[in-house]
Amino acid sequence: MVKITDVARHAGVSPSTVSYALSGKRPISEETRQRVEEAIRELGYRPHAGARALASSRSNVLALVVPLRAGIHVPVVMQFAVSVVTTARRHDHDVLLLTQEEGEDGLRRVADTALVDALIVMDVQLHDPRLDLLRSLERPSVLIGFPAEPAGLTCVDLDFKAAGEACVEHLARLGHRVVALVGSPPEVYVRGTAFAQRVVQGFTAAADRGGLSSSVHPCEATPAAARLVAEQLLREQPALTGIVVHNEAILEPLTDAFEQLGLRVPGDLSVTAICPDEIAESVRVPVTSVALPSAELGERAVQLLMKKLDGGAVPDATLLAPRITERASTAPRNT
Amino acid sequence: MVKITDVARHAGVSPSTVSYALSGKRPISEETRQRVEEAIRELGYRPHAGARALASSRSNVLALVVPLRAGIHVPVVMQFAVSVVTTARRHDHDVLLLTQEEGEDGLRRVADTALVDALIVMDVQLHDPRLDLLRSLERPSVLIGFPAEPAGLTCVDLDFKAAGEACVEHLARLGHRVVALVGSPPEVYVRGTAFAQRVVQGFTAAADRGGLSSSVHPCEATPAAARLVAEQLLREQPALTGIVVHNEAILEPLTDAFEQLGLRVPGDLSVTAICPDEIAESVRVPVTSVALPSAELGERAVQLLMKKLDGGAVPDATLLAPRITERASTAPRNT
DNA sequence: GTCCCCCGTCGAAGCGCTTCGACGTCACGC
DNA sequence: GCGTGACGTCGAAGCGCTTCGACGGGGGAC
Repeated sequence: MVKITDVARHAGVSPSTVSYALSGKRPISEETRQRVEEAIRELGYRPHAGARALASSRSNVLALVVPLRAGIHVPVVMQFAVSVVTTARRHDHDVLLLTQEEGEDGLRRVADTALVDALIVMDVQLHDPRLDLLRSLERPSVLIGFPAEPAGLTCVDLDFKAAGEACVEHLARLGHRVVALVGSPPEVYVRGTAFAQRVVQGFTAAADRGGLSSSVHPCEATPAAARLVAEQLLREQPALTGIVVHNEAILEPLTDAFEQLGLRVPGDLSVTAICPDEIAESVRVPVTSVALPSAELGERAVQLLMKKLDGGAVPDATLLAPRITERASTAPRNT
Repeated sequence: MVKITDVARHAGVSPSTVSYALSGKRPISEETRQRVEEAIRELGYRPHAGARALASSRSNVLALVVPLRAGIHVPVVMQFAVSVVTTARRHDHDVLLLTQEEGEDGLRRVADTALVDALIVMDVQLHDPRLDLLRSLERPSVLIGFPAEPAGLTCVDLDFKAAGEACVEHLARLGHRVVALVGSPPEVYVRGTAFAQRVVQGFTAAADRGGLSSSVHPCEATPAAARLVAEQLLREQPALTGIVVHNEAILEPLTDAFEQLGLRVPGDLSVTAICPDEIAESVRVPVTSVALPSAELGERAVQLLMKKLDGGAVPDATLLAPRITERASTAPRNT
């Protein structure tokens, strides 16, 4: 193995000079730097990661904790992970993969052994048992999602309120005046899952602002429940022409139900959704949707972490602007 | 930070004794071990990963290179990755995530800097540019998939020949006598992609062995092509009652085509496939299939790597036995 | 001309751990 | 009763890198 002393000898300088030439932490003359770089190239030198970590107390590795729960949309996770790795590499860092399964012990382990410099935790729950640990850890972390009590933590997520607004505004722009939100199962709202409620807030606010008539309908994640909601909507709001779905599982069943009830999508009814693109694209009538911007999320998470590692201050909350993708399920109102 | 000397002092022994108590590389009296363990617990000691890596030239980290190519089925990759992480943890190792994108430089980097002890490379191509590099690296590696020239490498994959056989045998057991294989696009066979050809071998061998009449039909990954193949099959082999599909993209279109041509699945025609479970389950008529056993693949890959790291000898090729899952698409022959 | 300071470089001291050789002790064999 | 291991422990020497303090030399300020 070729080490820094070899490079130093070959370049006719001291090891510390090689180190400084590499890190740029002290001024090195242009000429010396050249010689060092050439020596490095000729010898094929690669600094030993462990030695570096030991001496500098920086491993240049980030931990990424991915969820395993059922119901998590795998492509979204993967996209996020790839984005994290790619962005981390641009900042000269690597990524250690941890599973949710490892839990708090896993976080503590990689943090305390100095295996990683910082952590990214996906799929944060409202009352996540890991929150206290993350707060107490001496290493910076970024959470994807918002817990109930985010104080002292750095969180990143889609701006679900704006997402709700974006869907309504899209429908309003197409001339729709009566809209409904078909949401997540009731227990999700009862649990107080922040993001579901924020969609409702955005939906309602935008409808009010635009003078639309609106209503909100939680819905179980079953085709039967979707059918019931569809029937109820037609009965109670015959003038309904636009809906927002925030419940991936019933996207297709709900559309089917409406069509069976005689409404064509998008002829009679325009449908928008908040769901992963894969789902929006794979249903029978591809649906205009706001997706979780996983790639951007990953990038931002890493950027925030880098700033924290540099000792910089970062906002506690980062909300990403929704981006709506128009597909076949929305059309101007049929006048 | 609490270090090994703190533990040593607290336990009234020397640092080396603590180290040996931890690693078990030298005999330590039961009593001393107890004292050391207690000291560790009381002080909350965690060995510094970098220091350990430097002193022992073992980082206890594995690199996992995941593919990004389009056409790769994401859930399979994710399942594999999770399995690798889980298994690695059981062997006291962590996993560093690399993307295909990093290419050869990435492999060289993590290997040469001693960031990782060994590598797992997914989605190996027939003439993968990384092969020579992996062969020349001083660190062990395991490939998922088989390249054209696997000499000097350790490869793991599904036994595709046995998978082809399993499908035929399943159909034979149900009484089917005339079967067809609808395979991958022609260019896949021309390119000599080993696994596609091995499916054909297994399919043909099992059919011959069982006295079935059989035929093989490459097929483009488009609904139109599927339709053509279906028509051709019906025309040329009216007695056909069983098919094996090795082409994820046309699973649904092909079934649709047959039904439109008047054949019911599984009433008139039994369908088996070699494809990820997610796909087999998500088509209209869930299809009896052999899946890529990603979890098992990940586990085996790690086990092989561990053996190599211990200096053990491992087989060049490891083929995993196929497991067929019966679903709604197969039934006894309609006599 | 002198003083000061900055630039560029060096030497040495660790970073926290593993591992090698050494050493004392004890039990056993002959 | 003494040699011979095996056992259990210790001390010290690194592993390869970063970083701190120091130092010589040159340029600017006065």
